[in-house]
Amino acid sequence: MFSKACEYAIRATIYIGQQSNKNAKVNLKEVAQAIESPVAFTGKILQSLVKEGIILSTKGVSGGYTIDLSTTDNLTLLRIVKAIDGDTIYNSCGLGLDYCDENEPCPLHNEFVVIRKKLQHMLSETTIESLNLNFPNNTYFLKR
Amino acid sequence: MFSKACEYAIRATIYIGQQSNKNAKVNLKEVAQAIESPVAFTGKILQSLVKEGIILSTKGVSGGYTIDLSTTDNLTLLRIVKAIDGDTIYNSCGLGLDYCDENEPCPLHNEFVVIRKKLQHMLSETTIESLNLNFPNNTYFLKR
DNA sequence: TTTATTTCGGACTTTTTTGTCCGCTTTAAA
DNA sequence: TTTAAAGCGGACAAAAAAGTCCGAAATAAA
Repeated sequence: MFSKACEYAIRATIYIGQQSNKNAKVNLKEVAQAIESPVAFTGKILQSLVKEGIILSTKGVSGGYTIDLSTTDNLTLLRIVKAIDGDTIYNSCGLGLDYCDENEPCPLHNEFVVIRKKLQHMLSETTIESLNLNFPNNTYFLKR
Repeated sequence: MFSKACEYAIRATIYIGQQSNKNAKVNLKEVAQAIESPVAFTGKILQSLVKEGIILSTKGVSGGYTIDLSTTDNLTLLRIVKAIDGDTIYNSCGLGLDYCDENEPCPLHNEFVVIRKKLQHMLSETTIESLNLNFPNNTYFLKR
């Protein structure tokens, strides 16, 4: 469904969000440990997220990553997915056709529309904040 | 969503089904042309489908591929997807966790359950026959 | 001001997926 | 019975995705 990079990106952003809620800055190693991901690869992904303005970074001693809490209610999963995987998942044809719409549909076009709409809706409605509000005791897992 | 191989597999099977309905046997080149896919790669995929008993093949001059029409009402897309991609798409965690269920969920577990159930339902309800019945004039496209 | 710690950026490697090539076997038709 | 046309199977090649390495830049603390 998502690329590995995108899965890590979502999990990392949720974790950084959790920690930012506690006013804690976290560095690369901590993030990779918290979400059980390869350190260097995670570094690359966080770099992209910084460039896209999804997370904040500070270099140097006691540097690390945070999220601007004043924007977490706007920070949707869709933004993260778009930043890493682009919008092909919920936009492009499920059977791989270059052109596929109501006028020139693939055999599963209507079926896929329903499913992709659901996915896109979920991604655009779910914010980092909502995840932390709905799970105040962190009753979910970001690794294993 | 699906691998390229799986996309080709679905399109190829639908095409072979169409032709079998007209009592026509089709060879590799025709299939690849009809669904606009790389010939040799498509050959490999059709090989797998034959092994799985999803399509039939006959070797030699005027050989090619068909589908046993007496079974097309049982031939679901799920079977094709399972044969090529396995069942990770609708079974495994959307955020890539090895263990993820109601007891130890990832943050999006419930959201993903809904979507994957929809996908699985669609794949298990849609048969090759139903596609040909619902689109008697082939008002859909398998290429471009 | 130096130093240790951190992110950044680019080059590189490994693994997986996608795709090709070619000789072998099978088989219908000439 | 020969032959040409098909699928089969295994080795190989290319491209994309996943992941590593390392030196440079930044910066807080000593």
